[in-house]
Amino acid sequence: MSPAISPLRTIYRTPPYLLPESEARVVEILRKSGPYSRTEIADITGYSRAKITSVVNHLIELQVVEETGEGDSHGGRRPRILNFNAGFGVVAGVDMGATSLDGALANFKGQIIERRSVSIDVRDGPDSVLNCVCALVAEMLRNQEIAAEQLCAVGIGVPGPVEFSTGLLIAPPIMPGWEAYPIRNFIRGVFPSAIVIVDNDVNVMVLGELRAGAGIREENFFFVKVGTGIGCGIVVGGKVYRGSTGCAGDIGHICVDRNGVVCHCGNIGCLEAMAAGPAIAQRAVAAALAGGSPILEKILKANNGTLTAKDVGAAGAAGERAANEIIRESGRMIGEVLASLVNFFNPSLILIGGGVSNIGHQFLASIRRNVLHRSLPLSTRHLRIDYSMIGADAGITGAVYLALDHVFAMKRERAG
Amino acid sequence: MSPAISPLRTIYRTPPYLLPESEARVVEILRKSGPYSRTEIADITGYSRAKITSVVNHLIELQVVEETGEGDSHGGRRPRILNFNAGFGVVAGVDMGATSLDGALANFKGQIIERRSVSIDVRDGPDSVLNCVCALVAEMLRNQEIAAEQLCAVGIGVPGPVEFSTGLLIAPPIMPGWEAYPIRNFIRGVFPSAIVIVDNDVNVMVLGELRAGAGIREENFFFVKVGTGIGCGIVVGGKVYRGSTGCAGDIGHICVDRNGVVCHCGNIGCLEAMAAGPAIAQRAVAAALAGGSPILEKILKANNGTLTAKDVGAAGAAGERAANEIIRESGRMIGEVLASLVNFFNPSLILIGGGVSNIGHQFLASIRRNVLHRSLPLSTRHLRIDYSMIGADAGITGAVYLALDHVFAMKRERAG
DNA sequence: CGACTTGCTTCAGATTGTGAAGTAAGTTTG
DNA sequence: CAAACTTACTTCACAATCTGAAGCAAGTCG
Repeated sequence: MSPAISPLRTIYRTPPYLLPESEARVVEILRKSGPYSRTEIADITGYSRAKITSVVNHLIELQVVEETGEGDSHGGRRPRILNFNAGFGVVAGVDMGATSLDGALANFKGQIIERRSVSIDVRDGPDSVLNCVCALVAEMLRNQEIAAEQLCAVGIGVPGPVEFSTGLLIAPPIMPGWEAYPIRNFIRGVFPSAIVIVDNDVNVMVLGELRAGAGIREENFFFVKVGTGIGCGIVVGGKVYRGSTGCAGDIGHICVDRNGVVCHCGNIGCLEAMAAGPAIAQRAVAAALAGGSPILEKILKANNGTLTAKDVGAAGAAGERAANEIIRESGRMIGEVLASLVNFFNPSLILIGGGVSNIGHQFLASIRRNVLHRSLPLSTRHLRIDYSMIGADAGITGAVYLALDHVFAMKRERAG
Repeated sequence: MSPAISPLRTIYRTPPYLLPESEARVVEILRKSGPYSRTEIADITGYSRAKITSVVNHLIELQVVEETGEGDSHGGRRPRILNFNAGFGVVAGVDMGATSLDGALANFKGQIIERRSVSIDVRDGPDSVLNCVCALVAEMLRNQEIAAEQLCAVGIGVPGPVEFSTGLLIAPPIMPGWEAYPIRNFIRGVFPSAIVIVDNDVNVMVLGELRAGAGIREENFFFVKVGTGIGCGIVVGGKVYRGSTGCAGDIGHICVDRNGVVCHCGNIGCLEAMAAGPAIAQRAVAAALAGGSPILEKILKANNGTLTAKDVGAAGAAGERAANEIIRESGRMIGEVLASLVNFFNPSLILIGGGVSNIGHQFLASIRRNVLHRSLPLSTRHLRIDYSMIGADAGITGAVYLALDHVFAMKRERAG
């Protein structure tokens, strides 16, 4: 059953819905940090209670905001609790990997109401993959019996460098044929009522942590994704930082060993080539062939001579020393790089995520030990290093918030 | 002769002078990016021409802004050029080093009208040194025949970590006795009409470059100071970035060689211990004693067995191979660290400054070569690496702008 | 010279936001 | 338990802020 079309939708055919500054600020506050009373909003914004009353009442009229009961008294009249109207519409978030597509449908509070994954190959090119994206979203809408016109926004994280303002990929190493492909137009062709926002996958993941994970109250932190490659999403001042040409956070090609192995980028001893999934797997094969690890040797034989980082994790969990040594070694190299970045950037939090990150507790322990050992005490005194709070969901969660963040905008924003 | 007291000074006894948002924005624009006509200001701010007319006229009445002649016609009436009133008052900027104090007096456009240096020793403690600071400023005011009451603000850069909001030093390694010393109150005791802003020396230097040097049009860049230590000031989004606990940019203790020398911080192979002034000098002594460099050997004998980085620069300029090798080696290590930071941070510019930086062109060349070799092409495509534009003046220039930036503030700024 | 362009000003009135007073609904206290 | 307080919200007259339209000023262009 498709929900009734709300007043705003009848005024503006399609997002972004433009609101006056005061209303946009109230919406943002309610949207991002949960329910408040009118008085609380007045205190947060600095507006008078009178102004907030009128703003809130108008937002209620527009059905953007709802009154959901009363809170506890603090010695006087009970506050009336205001909530962002989760049912105002739906957004979709899509996390594109090299071989898979994870999608989610969420309400306007970012709560995921449906999810779905399919296998793809990005090398099939944009037409094929984007058709899958649209089919994925369409199927989720069908399952939830939501009309396509109720879809307000689609956020997409892609595994390559993105020029954020245009949503175009620039020289993506693992996505041949995607260079400057008009992803937005493609999706809008299928879902005309939705705006489309594209960003790099780690930027999307760090946004997920910023909004719904461990980064909620953090100003400056980063999210390190360890998988086939190693990338990093950065938050500065509560906002995702993309660098001057949009490729900030590419820590996978920082050199950790001048005498290391050759990386696919052409350089020698890149972190990615030394410590990511394939490197771990390769070292595990060597250890198995050398007879250092009976368990890995067994798996190796069962799998036609190949191993994965996951296998190393399993062997490590079983107590195999060689496997744990490989895990610690990977953590050591990542930790050393992160130590440098801690000295430079002085974050309050580092989150570790990605497929390889749950290879065993030795991994995080090794990262922590090396960061703390190698950074200045002043910069690590209040530094937390943890696994991603939302783990495998960071991608779709971030994509959902990426979409949500662009549904409402400020009318007549002044030039900077 | 002391200039006449302006209307604003009679309203507010002391800065910050609070202006309504519209006026504060116009002041900031005129102050930071030079003269504009009323129409240009309207275009930049997004305000209507009508509004700008009334705002500007009020600012002229307050003597904050001046009309200075007419510009060229663009096919119609000539624009009337508006300038920030440089003569509104004066500010002082002080760059505190371990052994010296550099001060400047500047008008309200940041133009330096007097400068002066004295030798000090920060280890004498805050009372002694801050007396020198006040004497320095007082003497400059006397020389220019400016009454002390005309001094609106004092900006100070200090060689230690500063909690910016309070202006207090936190665990400064080379400034014993300065921990949490109330620098602001001390200075205000002598100059009651002035506000006092304290920041870390590299933050001040990068601010100098941001406002009056190579960083004027840059959004994201950093300034690397190579001297006795190695530090780094960071600009993100056109603002100085200080990190979550205020110690961002401490790149001197990033590890460059696991088998390197022991640093005074206790770690091994810190960039500072391997590539800064003392390390260069030490390597030069070794080269001289080994007989690899006749020139250095000669200077060594003349100087009672000691050498400085400057001597190495001189020997290198004379073509001595061993000296140039030392210079290149230092540049290599700095370049490797910067390459990592480029991959992470994706800046559009890196500025190299500090006493050791003008040791010879080999130094910058070596840094450049190593950064470009070690970073991804996408992140270096638009990256410039240059010497500081304002060189030895970066400190006092930055301190002047630090002061200026706090003279005017916005009235009733809304809570974030 | 007249038509057009750019730069600035004036002013009525729309828009936005406030403070003070009042209503509503609870807790605390004598 | 009623009076006194506290917190939460609303109403409304009015203040502050900003704009659009109209017009003046002073130049260029054909």
